[in-house]
Amino acid sequence: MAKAVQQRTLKTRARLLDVAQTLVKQGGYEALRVEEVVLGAGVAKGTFFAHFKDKDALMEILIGAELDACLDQAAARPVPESVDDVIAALRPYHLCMSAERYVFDLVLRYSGAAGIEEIGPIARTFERYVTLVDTWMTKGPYRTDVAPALLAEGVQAFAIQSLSLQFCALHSATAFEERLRVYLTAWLQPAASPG
Amino acid sequence: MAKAVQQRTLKTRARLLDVAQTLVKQGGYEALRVEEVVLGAGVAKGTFFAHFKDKDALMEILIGAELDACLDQAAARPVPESVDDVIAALRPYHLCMSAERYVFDLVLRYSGAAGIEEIGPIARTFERYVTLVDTWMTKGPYRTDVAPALLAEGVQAFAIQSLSLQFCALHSATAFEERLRVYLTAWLQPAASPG
DNA sequence: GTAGATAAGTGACTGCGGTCAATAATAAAT
DNA sequence: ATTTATTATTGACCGCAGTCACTTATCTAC
Repeated sequence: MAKAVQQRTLKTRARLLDVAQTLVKQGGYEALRVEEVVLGAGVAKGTFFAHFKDKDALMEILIGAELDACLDQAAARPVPESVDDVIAALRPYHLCMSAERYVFDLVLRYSGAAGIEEIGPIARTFERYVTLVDTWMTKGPYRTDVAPALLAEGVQAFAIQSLSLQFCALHSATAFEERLRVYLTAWLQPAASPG
Repeated sequence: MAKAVQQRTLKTRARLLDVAQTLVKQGGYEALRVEEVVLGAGVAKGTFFAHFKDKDALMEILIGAELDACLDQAAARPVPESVDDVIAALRPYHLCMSAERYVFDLVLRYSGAAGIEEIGPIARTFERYVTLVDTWMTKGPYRTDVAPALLAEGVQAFAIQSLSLQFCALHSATAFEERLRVYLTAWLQPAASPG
């Protein structure tokens, strides 16, 4: 049978990704047009969709890579030992995620996998986020009555909640972190007064 | 000066909403086309956009009304006295919100207000959700070390997290509620073991 | 080399949301 | 009733994502 994937394919795909990345750097994600990408890469429109299922698939790859780099940063730091440290370690990730309204919406849409077979780049970073926070949870002044993995999922849930509310009214980034701090303190360090 | 709003306007708007609702009942939200709505209402396409900022604005109204009805149901019940009761009371709301993938994404996108001036119908139901749960939090076997309003916001955050994960793999609705139960038990009834 | 098979690329076309300058309907003023 | 100002409606048009029947390049077999 014929060779499954040709050299040409990889070149074209790389060129498309490269052009897209450049355009995003210039004008942001929201302003990206498929037409501009194929123009810059010197291919026809149909070629784009032979390489990526749709525009969102390309976005997922670009944004997923950025988010992954943020997790690399977070993982490179010493294990955070307080709620504030956790927030600080995750700051790049949260900033990246909410840099553009368009990006935030897209990330949320793809944070759960699109399908069963297809777990995309963004969903993968979400998993990695939880895994990373999970490892932190065993080594800090946090509650021990529930599994660290559960705590980690809660951290993610509260981060999203805080970011959503940030977009609501005219709240600044500091408002986001202050809100998250309140949530995480209550979640990770309950003061032990059952009703 | 001329009368601000004409009779005609109300009629047209009502007709548009009516047709849209009927079409949604038939084919769901995702399949709704503006062109079909205006055809059914007997107006031109431009008229639609004179009445609604964009297609999403109409969706917000329709979905917001549905969600509001669910909160009416929840509010009509006796105050839930356990985590399971809370989940049961909120079941219609959560079901409605996740009935269609398209709806879930749209609800998330508009759950925080779109702008400062414009707090839409969906964002309003989110506020009402928190307010309602807030009132429940003071009358149950829940932790008292943090404000009930904060607990309520957490309930919402965990509900969204659970729903997001539900869409991920092939998880059923019962999986969603089981997951939410674990979250809420940990959130509302911490077993008091600080690290 | 040549023929046949498969993979890669093409670009005119479609679907659909959204726009806008022009037109019609309505209400208020005379 | 006629003019005038304002509001409502129109539909041709645009932007842009995504499609598909067709062409072109690349590989394998002989």
